[in-house]
Amino acid sequence: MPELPEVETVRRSLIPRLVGRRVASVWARPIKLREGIVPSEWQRLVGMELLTIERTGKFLIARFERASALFHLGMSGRMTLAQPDNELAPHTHLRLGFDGDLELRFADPRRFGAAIVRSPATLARHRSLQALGVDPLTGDVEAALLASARSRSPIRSVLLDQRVLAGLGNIYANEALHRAGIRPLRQMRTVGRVRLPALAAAIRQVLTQALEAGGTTLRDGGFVDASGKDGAFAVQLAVYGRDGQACEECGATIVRQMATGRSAYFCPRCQR
DNA sequence: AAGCCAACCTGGACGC
DNA sequence: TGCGTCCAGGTTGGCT
Repeated sequence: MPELPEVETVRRSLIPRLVGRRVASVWARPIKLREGIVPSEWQRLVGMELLTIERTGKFLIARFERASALFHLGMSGRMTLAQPDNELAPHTHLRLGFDGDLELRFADPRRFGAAIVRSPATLARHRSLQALGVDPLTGDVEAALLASARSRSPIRSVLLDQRVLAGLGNIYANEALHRAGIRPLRQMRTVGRVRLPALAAAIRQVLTQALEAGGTTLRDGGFVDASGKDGAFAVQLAVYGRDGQACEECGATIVRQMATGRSAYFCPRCQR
């Protein structure tokens, strides 16, 4: 579900309603996610004030007074705000009750997500955070691409590699490559270095526009922000999920091709 | 040692 | 209606 624009949308919708509030209660299921939920970790948060919520790549970090919580939404994770007596969505694994009768809920049907609590120092040393590359909203995308210019992998795989750029997923990698006129499965090293600045610009542009639209919701049950609202960017997708349809740029038929276990979408005429 | 690929899960869409 | 198959927005560990 969530790539950078969706995670950032969640962050922005949580902050105004949660920051400055204190944790009043914790309800946590000891369930195995990518990193399992350990209820006793979460109980430590009771009484602590939420100071900030940060994002790096697709991770959210909620900073409390003496502990930090790391969230990853995997493919199907949702973080929503609710009243304590509201009906519980299926696969809700964690509920943080805040003062003011507001509850943060984490649900994740496919269980590829993560939700852990650590001391700030320990969390900073966490494996998955250490390995992260440049955040495309704040870092130098062009430099990150140039540093990977000699890779023998398909260029889409490079864009999906969180050690290079932290935040792109399959939707926006395909969309950025369409905007830049580059085929997703083409070897990175065969793409001329002169084309990389345009690709960097396309990446920043598509992420920024998706964020302005509140992210991409592909179908019912997909991504929602903290209030349960859908993202509006799906109508602006040029290639993702549009195989068989005409390219808006040139009219050629958009192709879907399976590679590295995931669908690549591209226009065979405007992408080379 | 870089680069594939299966594995981890559940659910929805589709075909018969 | 029901059952089987395929596919899904991500990451990682193990293999070559």
